[in-house]
Amino acid sequence: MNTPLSDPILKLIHGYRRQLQQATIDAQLNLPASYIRIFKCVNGIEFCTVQLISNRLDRDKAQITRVISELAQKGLIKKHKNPNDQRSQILTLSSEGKEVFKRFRELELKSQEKLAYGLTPAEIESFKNIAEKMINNLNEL
Amino acid sequence: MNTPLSDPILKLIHGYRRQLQQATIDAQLNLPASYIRIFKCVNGIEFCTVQLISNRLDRDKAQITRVISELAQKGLIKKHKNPNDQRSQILTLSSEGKEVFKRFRELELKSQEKLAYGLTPAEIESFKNIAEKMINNLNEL
DNA sequence: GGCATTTAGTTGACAGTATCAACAACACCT
DNA sequence: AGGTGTTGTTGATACTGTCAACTAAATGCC
Repeated sequence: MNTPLSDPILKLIHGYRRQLQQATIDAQLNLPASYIRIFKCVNGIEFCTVQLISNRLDRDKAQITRVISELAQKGLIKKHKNPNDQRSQILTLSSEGKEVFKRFRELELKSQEKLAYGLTPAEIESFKNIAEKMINNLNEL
Repeated sequence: MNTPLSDPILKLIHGYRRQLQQATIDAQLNLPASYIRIFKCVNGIEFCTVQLISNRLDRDKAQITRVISELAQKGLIKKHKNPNDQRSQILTLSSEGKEVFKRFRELELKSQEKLAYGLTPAEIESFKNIAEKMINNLNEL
């Protein structure tokens, strides 16, 4: 209670980002490590749109648009017309995009293994639960 | 184990940063929220230098230099000659700097209270311990 | 149908953060 | 004295986060 909570959190994210970033560099995956969350959304959300990603990740849609455009330009993501709404576009991974995503996920898994080394499944579960509670606190209060 | 660990961590940091950022804006403390860690170092490290902060926070010394210069220019930090080494400078908080740091810390505490709302001390302790282990994993492996 | 309001996506601008390379001044060691 | 390493600094560049303004289309109301 008296020792700060923020320092470990900040250190953790800082270290984790660097770890994943380094892994993508080592793997010559020429993309920022953060893009994996975008891939996850496009892969996992049915009839995915920029807006849905923005909601899911709680990030500015302007930024999402730029990332999506870049990935579309690289041929990793395809934009499809949405028959129900001429404004929006349905996003999907191209076959190449799926391939990249697969490699991305392997790097992420490796990073997580490193992160969780020596921890029991119960500890990991507990950590995730507490983190979720904290996230909810931030969103709700 | 099968569910990802990275998402809660990324969400958590994202939310926490925003929370602290918003608090500093509300308090009209015209500084980026991240600067509090710099203040902590200058306040807490005896005979503090740019290099020591860089080591402590594991951040690029170029960036630290820029932040310190900005804070010195605002009169919050003072640079003193180091009699033992003409290259380096001993950093201290000015009285105004101490005042700002005090306000900063209050904002941080409030943010942490919000974060930890509804969690038991044991949970918080456990969370910190696990986070520390993860940080060590990243640094050592 | 016509019109105000919302919404989806885009673009521009700008602050903040991270990283790397190069450099001058100084310290250290032999 | 001279080679080597260190401290702080600057420049360059990429990534991240946020806000404002704008378009085109959808929606709701009259």
